[in-house]
Amino acid sequence: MKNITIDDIARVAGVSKSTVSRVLNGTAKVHPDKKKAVEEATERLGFQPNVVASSLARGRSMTIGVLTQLMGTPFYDAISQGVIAEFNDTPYSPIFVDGQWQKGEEVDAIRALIGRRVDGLVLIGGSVPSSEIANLCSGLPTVIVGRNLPGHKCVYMNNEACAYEATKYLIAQGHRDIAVIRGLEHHQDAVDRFAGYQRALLEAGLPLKQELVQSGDFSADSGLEIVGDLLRRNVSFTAVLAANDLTAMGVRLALYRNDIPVPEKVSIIGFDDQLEAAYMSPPLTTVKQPSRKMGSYASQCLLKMIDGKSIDSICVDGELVQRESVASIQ
Amino acid sequence: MKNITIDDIARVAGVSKSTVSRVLNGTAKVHPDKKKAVEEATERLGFQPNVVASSLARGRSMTIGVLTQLMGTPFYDAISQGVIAEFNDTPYSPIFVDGQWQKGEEVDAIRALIGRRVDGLVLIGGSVPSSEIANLCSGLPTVIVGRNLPGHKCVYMNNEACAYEATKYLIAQGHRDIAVIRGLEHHQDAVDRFAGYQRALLEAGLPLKQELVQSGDFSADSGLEIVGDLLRRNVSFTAVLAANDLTAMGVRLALYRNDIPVPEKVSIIGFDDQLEAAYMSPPLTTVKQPSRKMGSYASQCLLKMIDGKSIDSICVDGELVQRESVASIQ
DNA sequence: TTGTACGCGTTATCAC
DNA sequence: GTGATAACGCGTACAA
Repeated sequence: MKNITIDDIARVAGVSKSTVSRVLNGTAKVHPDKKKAVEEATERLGFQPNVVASSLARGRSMTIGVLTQLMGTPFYDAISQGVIAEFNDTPYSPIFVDGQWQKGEEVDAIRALIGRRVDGLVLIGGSVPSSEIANLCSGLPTVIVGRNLPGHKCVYMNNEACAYEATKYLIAQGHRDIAVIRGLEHHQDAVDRFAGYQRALLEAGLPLKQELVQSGDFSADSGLEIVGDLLRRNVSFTAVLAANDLTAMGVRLALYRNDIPVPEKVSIIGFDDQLEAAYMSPPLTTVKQPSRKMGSYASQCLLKMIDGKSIDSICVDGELVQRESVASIQ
Repeated sequence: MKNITIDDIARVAGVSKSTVSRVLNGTAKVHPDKKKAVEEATERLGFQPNVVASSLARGRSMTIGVLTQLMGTPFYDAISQGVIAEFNDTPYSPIFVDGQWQKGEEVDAIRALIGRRVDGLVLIGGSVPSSEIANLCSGLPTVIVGRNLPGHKCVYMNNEACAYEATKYLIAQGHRDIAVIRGLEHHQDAVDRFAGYQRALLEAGLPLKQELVQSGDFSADSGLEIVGDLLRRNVSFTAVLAANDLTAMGVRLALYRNDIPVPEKVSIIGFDDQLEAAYMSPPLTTVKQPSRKMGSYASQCLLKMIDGKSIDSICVDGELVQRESVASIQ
């Protein structure tokens, strides 16, 4: 049960391999009769062109390498979904490797991708320094999503501005003691968001109270723990700006456990607007990150780069989605 | 800036390509000196073997085709994550295409994968009939996840039994009017779960009330709509068995909107145990589907099949995770 | 328009 | 142990 090849088609159709190749790829005009003969043979024998051989011959693998971070947060997962969806009706197929958010793993993963001669690279998050990426991927069309690295093509969100807006909104509602739960220590998104929080406070002439800034890790558990702890220590606050929706859910649960009504006593704002946010009780006010769309954008950019077009980095705007987890106080 | 090849290494190391290939793959004994020379040259020139060429020569692409269903439910996404993770430290890389849960798309996607000469196939969910899969994938190691198709190697959950247990549990808590929100009409999981629900009712001598069986689509919105509607029509029920966690969230929100306390007045049970379930208010009692693990299992099975070992289908057990969304009544 | 012949980078089969 | 050399299946100058 040998795999049938272009030669078989050629023989059956009574033409040369070149001609078969031509009708298959539409690379040149061929006589209608021969074209038809080839198509019939292709159909009849159920011929599937060998992409591997084609890749080798053309020097293009029609494959896109995607570096993911399986850290279990919906944000990165959604980006991956966007990437898959976007390549679905192109001749390219994405191939996935996981960097586990660890520099060493990431570098190995990228190397493996390059070994597979991918035609482009989508780097989702990650912690490889800019210079190393430049080094590793030189000459290879590369787009980075969820991270803004000057000198590279990136699709990222304006985290600082979003956190600023969110905090400002809370302040406008009369909140003065706004707890903030930061994400992972060196995660750039976390750093940027905290900066936005600070800026809003500063602008409003509010003091930055150290007991209100807590560091988490983007998990629901961190929200649960931290707020539980704050409550136990009787730290007073009327609102919390969570690292992301997951953390916000943890926060909400901690409040539920302590019979503190949301938003009457404490308001919550999350980050992401993942699917579940709109269905929390109460529905969560959050900063929407168009994560899936970011994956699509990145893929589109990459396709353009591969086509030789020049593109710019894209900064997508987050958007404060006002639902019901924030109340105004006096 | 030509790509360097095995020939370059051979030249630099002063040996033949064959020898280079041998040390690279460890296919045969090579004199230590030459071996070292090759390794040094490889290192110095930063040589990355061309996997495409290797694939063509060996007839094995070291690539696994994965058919996904981007329907936006966490269950399928989690399976994908499991697959990616599992292949991460194998020489294989998964390549993804989306079937969009539509027969035509799925068939095309599988064809594309075969064209890429994948060494194996992981089919996540999907709606292609069994016979067609057999036809399409004959001779190609294939594992199906999230669906039980007799005659194929599958990794699936015992949905009927789980729904039965969940319903039985509700009945044991004194519930008599248990609303059920089914998933998509022809979705096998939905069908099986409903069967389990029916069996439990039957066994307890409870009548199947038509106004309590509703069909949804696995979305949160369907839960919201349906329960809202039930309430409006004054249908009485004390518990609802939701199609999945997402639907359960919608249910919970509908109840929240109508000031009906959970679980005091109405109990809820979901399906999946996705990340967010444990952080709902109250934490959701649900049937845990080890989705990510299912992705891992499927990948492991596939690897074994590729190695020529024979394997059996795996039926993983769901598990009722009792949290706080169910109360007993009298 | 069509066919011939060679190249793509490796692996595998031989002899040596 | 080692090195030529022929596959692997397809694209593509080049010539016809």
